[in-house]
Amino acid sequence: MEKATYIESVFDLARMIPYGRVTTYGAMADFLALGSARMVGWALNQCDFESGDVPAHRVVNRKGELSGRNYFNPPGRMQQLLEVEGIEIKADRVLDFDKLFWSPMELLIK
DNA sequence: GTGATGACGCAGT
DNA sequence: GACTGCGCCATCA
Repeated sequence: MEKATYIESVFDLARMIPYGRVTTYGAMADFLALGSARMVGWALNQCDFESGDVPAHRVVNRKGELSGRNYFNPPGRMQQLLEVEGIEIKADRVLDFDKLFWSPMELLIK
């Protein structure tokens, strides 16, 4: 272990996602300069979101779909967590995704 | 060492 | 506007 790879960077960035907001794999990949959104998805797959350290449920794909909900335990937990934060989910998609979308670049602005 | 896979994204058709 | 194919980089078999 102790790889200290980009995985930690992805986790750290995921923790920075504001409450009630969501971001995309591509945005995180671009901000972390991973080179591909797949890396973000793969990295989050290693996440221990059940510990509450990594709110992976706030990370969705470019369409705002909960593409990774099936990887949660149980499936649907992702949607439930988002609804608790005031984010409405319909057909595994984030409503008002355009307004709820949060870009890591806002960290630089602030 | 090679091939296949993956919580994606984009260009081309 | 929807579908298909390719690229991205790292891990697993």
